[in-house]
Amino acid sequence: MSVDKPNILVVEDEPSQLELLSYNLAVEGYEIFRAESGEEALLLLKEHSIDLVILDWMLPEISGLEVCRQIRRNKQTKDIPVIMLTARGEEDDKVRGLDIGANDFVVKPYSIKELCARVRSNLRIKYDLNTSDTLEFEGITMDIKRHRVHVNNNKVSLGPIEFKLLHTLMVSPTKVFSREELLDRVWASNIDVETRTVDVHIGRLRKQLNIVSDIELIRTVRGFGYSLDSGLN
Amino acid sequence: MSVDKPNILVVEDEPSQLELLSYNLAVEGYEIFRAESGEEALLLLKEHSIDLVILDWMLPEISGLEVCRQIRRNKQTKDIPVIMLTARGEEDDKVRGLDIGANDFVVKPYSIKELCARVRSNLRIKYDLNTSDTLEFEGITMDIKRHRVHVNNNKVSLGPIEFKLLHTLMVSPTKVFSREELLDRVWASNIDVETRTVDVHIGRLRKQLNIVSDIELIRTVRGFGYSLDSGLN
DNA sequence: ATTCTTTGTAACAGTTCCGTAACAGGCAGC
DNA sequence: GCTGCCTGTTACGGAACTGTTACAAAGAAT
Repeated sequence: MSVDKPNILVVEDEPSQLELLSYNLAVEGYEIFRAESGEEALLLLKEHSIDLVILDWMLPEISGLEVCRQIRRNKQTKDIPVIMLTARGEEDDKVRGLDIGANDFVVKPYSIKELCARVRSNLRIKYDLNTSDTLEFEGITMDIKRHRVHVNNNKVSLGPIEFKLLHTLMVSPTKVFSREELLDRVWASNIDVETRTVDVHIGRLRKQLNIVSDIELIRTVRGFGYSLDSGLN
Repeated sequence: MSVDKPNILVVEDEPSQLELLSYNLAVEGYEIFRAESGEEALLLLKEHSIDLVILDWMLPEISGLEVCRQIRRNKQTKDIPVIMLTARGEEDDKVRGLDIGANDFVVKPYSIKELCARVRSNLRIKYDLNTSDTLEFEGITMDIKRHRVHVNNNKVSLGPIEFKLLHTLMVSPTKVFSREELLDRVWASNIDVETRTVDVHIGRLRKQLNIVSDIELIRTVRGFGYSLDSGLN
């Protein structure tokens, strides 16, 4: 699986269309593979790890429908999202397509914007399911997707900044962060904030954590900054 | 649960008949709703998602014929199969009934066996298409193909956007969706929509859900977005 | 102990964010 | 036409959050 740049296979027999699509998707930051026929598509699917397929309904020789069916039949490729492009929005086609296992439909003529939105959302569904991000440290559990924090199994409710702050600390627990560093990471764009503000937020975060834990979980390193560290080691 | 079990509404003013029918159909594995008058029937049709109606021809005040006409007139109920019960097999009645849109006729006195067969065949027409995809979470049941949502077995009626919105949330329950993400997934084609519009639709969805549930099912994560989450875990 | 520096925190004044009512346009059905 | 339903936008009030400050408390250095 490609981690940073998703690989998209575009299957379209009309060269100008293929070019247009490829270009626009490449701009969005995807790695594009092109195929002008069903055979070519199936070959590329075998040789590369494709994350998503955009498939024209009308293709010479092997139809888009058939390509989709083959993708679904193969164990290696059966979970790849397929977006089909159809010339007209014939309900009949749509039903057949969805039966075969196409994930989504885009009717020509379509806007690039729309197609990109579909691509994004279909990619995300896959990534979401596989990514169950949780961070843990000394009794603190942070579930990023669900945006929840527990300490010793007690729920802690944090405001946006507190959440980001704790997240930053938890990514490198035991590391000592200077106030400047925390400003960079948590506040990012807004650099016009006093360094003392960090102290205040650390205080607020501590207060929330202390409601459910009597151990001091955030350590002050005088003259340097803060770190997530109960001081047990 | 009344989602996989087809819901049948029996309309019959004679209590003993009503009881007999209800009992025999319940034995066959249907969920039965009873009405002794036309008004009652129409009310139940609004409040529950009925899959089939058994309708006595002779009813006080509103006749069976009229009830049938009303069912056909309403967009929400127009595809529900209606089986009419008539006292004598008067050709005239039958013709009028079929004109109005009754799907089938059973002449009194009838055998339970015969009626059950008719019920089965009339249900099959609709049901065969539906190998019912359903999503569930914390009392919410969503039947995707039939476009139905129940909360604690109470029907909830949602507009198209509300439905998609809830669907999106239910695919990854407890996950926090940003407004942009929801726009991508729910609106897809129409990206030029204000992010605040999401809030309004979340509000509308909440209102519908709250009619039948006093628990807040959609959580607001300030500064981030929304998630399906009753907050019970 | 005294002084100076650094940190904790309460309090206040914005500011931002969210829920919702109200309104207007679109569209389907009658 | 009218009517009713659905949708997108806006505006406003209230709630939650944030940044700053001032002062108290704690450590270091002398």
